[in-house]
Amino acid sequence: MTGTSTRAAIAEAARRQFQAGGYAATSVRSVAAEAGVDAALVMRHFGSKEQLFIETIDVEGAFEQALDGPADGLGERLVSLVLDDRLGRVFRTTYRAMIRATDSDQVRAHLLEAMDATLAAPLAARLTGPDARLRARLVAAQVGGLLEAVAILEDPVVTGAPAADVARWYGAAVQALVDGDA
Amino acid sequence: MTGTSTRAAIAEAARRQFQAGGYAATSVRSVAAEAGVDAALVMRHFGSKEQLFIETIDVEGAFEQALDGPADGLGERLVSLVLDDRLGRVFRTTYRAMIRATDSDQVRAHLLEAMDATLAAPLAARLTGPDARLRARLVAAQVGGLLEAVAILEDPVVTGAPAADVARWYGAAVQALVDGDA
DNA sequence: GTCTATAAGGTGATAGAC
DNA sequence: GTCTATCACCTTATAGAC
Repeated sequence: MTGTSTRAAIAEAARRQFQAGGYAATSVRSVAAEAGVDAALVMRHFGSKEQLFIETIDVEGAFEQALDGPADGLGERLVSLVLDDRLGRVFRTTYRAMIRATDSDQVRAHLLEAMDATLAAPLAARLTGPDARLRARLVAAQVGGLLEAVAILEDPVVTGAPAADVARWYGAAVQALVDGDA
Repeated sequence: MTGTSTRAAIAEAARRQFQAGGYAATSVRSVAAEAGVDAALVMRHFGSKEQLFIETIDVEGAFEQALDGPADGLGERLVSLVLDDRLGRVFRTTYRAMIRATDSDQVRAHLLEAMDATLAAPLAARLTGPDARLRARLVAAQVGGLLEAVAILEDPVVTGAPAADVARWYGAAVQALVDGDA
């Protein structure tokens, strides 16, 4: 096994286990075992479990699809994307793993930056009216709240409701911030 | 030291440490040390660290103050309460500790029920129009998203903005779900 | 680069004596 | 109720063979 493929095998096993079981439940040993290498190699390649997590987990480009298109209906598109069985699935498990690992300041900073880069910053550039930057971050907070409800707390009222209903109600609330209604 | 006062001393030390440092960073041994007892006693009294957390941490009555009063302006009152330096402080640290500990199914269920009992259920009883129960839970999701932004991710744009601005913008978005605008 | 072996220090939890 | 001793496990890290 060459160097890069060993590193890739570790990263792949880590990504899978972090998404499936979260940060705390995933051990360096179990990642090494799945990758077919020794635990010491994981440390050698990534330095620490924390760094392995940060370099492995990512949400890049998650919202591109919803951000494309007109400002009208953007709120509903964002909500629908998050709820979509197929498109939102990896993002939901990834977000859950990251939030639960925010005990670590590095993970917290990484998640904050990821949400900014993939959602708040591109959105802020599109918003008109006062406090565009703040409003974009508050939209990100709303999206985070929805992710929390469906992926972390698994609220049965929300997950059990028709996605179209959730998209209509929550989408309208998101749209209020997009439009700048206050 | 008698039985009940020992239990109370353990609970008090646990509550303080869980709020200050979160679930993972708090050890049964450190709680026992602060309470002036042996670590085994903590297990004897509470059964597990998980159970100690659940029985110790609580958010009861956190939103009563905002839920009182007219439906008009309720969104803004909720947001202001969460952001208030004094009134929202314990709730923010408690919520943060709980969210980060939702790896545990017991903690997850406890937090879900706490948010329902203190916010979603009393709110649902007041809402008029269709999907009242769902809308109340989505309001809870929005509040959770704001808590996440200020207490977990510590978004500098949100925490650095004037509380009145955040209350106006985010409050209006919450109010959209309270009023049933869709 | 790769791997084996091992160490230090911490964790939750349990058994059993007093 | 209280405490001592102990278990099995974890992460981080290092030394050294190949």
